[in-house]
Amino acid sequence: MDKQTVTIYDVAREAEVSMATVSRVVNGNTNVKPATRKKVLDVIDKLDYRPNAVARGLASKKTTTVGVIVPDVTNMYFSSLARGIDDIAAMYKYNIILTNSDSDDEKEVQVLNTLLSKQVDGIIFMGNEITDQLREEFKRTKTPIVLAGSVDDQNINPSVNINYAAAVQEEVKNLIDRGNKRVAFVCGPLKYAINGKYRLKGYKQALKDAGIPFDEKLIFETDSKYKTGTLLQPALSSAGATAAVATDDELAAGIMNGMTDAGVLVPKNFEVITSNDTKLTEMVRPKMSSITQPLYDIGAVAMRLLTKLMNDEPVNEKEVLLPYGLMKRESTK
Amino acid sequence: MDKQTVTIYDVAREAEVSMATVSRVVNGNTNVKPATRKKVLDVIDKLDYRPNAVARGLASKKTTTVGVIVPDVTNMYFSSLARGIDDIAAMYKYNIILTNSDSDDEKEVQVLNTLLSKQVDGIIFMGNEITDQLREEFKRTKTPIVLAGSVDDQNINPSVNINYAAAVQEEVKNLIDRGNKRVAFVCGPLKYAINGKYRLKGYKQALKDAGIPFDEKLIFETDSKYKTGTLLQPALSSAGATAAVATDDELAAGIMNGMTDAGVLVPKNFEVITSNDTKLTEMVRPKMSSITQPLYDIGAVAMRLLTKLMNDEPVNEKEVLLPYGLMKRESTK
DNA sequence: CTGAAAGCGCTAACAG
DNA sequence: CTGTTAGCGCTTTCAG
Repeated sequence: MDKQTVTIYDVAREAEVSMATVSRVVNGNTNVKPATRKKVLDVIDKLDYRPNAVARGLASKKTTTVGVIVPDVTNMYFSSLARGIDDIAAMYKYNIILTNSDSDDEKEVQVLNTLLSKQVDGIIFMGNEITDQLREEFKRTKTPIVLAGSVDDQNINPSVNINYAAAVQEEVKNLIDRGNKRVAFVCGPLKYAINGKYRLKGYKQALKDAGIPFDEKLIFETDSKYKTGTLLQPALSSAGATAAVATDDELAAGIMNGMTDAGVLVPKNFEVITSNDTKLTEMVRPKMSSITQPLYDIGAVAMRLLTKLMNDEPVNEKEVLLPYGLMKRESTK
Repeated sequence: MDKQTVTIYDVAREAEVSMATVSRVVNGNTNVKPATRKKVLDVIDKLDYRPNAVARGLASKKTTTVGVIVPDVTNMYFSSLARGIDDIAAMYKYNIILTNSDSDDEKEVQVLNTLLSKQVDGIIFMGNEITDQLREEFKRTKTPIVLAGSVDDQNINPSVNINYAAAVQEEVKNLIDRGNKRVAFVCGPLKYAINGKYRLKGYKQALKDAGIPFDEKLIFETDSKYKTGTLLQPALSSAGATAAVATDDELAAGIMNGMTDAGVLVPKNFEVITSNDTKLTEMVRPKMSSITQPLYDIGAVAMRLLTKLMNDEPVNEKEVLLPYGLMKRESTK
């Protein structure tokens, strides 16, 4: 299967120079006389020569491709991050190998290893949980790995996130300030640090600050799916909740629709606020109030950080926290 | 930057065999005595040897990675396809290099070339339009390329789609049968064959079958964006449309919300039906009726087709049309 | 069933 | 400014 027949050797011969010279002009090395450069360029054009990146990768030990591990591209939160990553990657002439892990621990380590075997220059990991095994794998390799929109409670790898705890704390505080005594916390699996450790912490802190006792019954641990949200109304109502903060937009949309369908008016009788500010927040009715996260930027900054790491450039911040905000729309009073 | 230090040579020496033998066990070649196989495997495990896929790619001329070109992963239509592609790719041990083209002609050919230079074994292209230049590039390479959810009116490359014309025709017919005399066709750019050629054809045919004259004023050419949809109500209303078929779910959601916000009841006073059946259709209110497309499957089938092409296996169908359906939800009567 | 040897196409010293 | 020469790590005949 001769995908490509013309090699650097062909153009060298045709241009009557050495392959080293061809290599130099291809790589933009300045130490080439303009005349020979032109000659080589002409031959390259004439022969339609296209450098073989695989050979180049083998010789130079750089592939200009980075691996991206993501739970599911189909989820707008992650696809937004992925878009930011790819754009910056393209800007720096990298390509992305994108793999879906379904947050499956085994798949994650397996995929990490195939990425490593493909000699990617770096990896961006998005995932809900860094298991011990995964953390070990991370440590074993010298290939730089940065986490995007994903927290590791042991903070070993560089990462870019927002301050989830503070964001949740702030939104819960607002809810309480508006008179909600019973605010539900509807989240994804609590075993994920981002939920169980950070967001929940913010939730509890807000309660504490307001002198409201924590009530286990108001914590709803889910799978973050839209469908699940739609089914929550009975439980939420019987728990006496008058508001909910959800950790995922689809989940929040489900909650809201479930409420509305059951005749509970949002936000009049039940307020809901979500966490990711994907474009879904604008499409549902009422529009959802949300913590705003610079999703695209989280990906972009993570990729930018990775480029520095890959070039052994100094980085001043290994744990960057991007600013978040609170966007009031129609699902809160 | 020694990403990896242990090579096939190391394990060969340590296991006291030749590197050819190591290569054989790594590649599952059966011509190896069980005893030596075990010995080699043990050493591999002990040394934590991981084959270098780049070297392997150079030697074997196969990279087990395929390129995927997509307008924007952030769009649920495409991310759904991408997910199908990646799943099947993983099943066949391929990885995906994912690139966003923004439907930019130049970017598309440029990205195609970098993919080719990276020696991908195959490419899946998703895009709204195959320009002449792109078509030329497609022809020039021996690397198999299949189109997923994308039509080329010259049908040169293998592709997997649904019958867009028939689907639109059917949904417009239904709308007409329910008494709508003036059905708007709200689409993305008409220069894209999928819109201007296929879907519009179906629209016109339905009109013709019903003896309704075609009216230019009912064609709304847009950029397929949600926002654009929200702004369409005045134009739609003044054109006397009582229903609309939209070629994109986000666009349709925009139209619907725009109508609702203007006090036009959907579906009572205005019916809308969309085309992609992404999960968004279930999240908005009223839920959107839609042509159903097996999005995931389109990607999956395209990838499966590509695997056959990459292995020079015979394929009986180069242009596969997957079944579509019509899902009645709440935005139509 | 196993080994020797010749590349795959390119980069990177090292000379000159 | 340019050429020579080793490899990069692995697959793949070809022998035996």
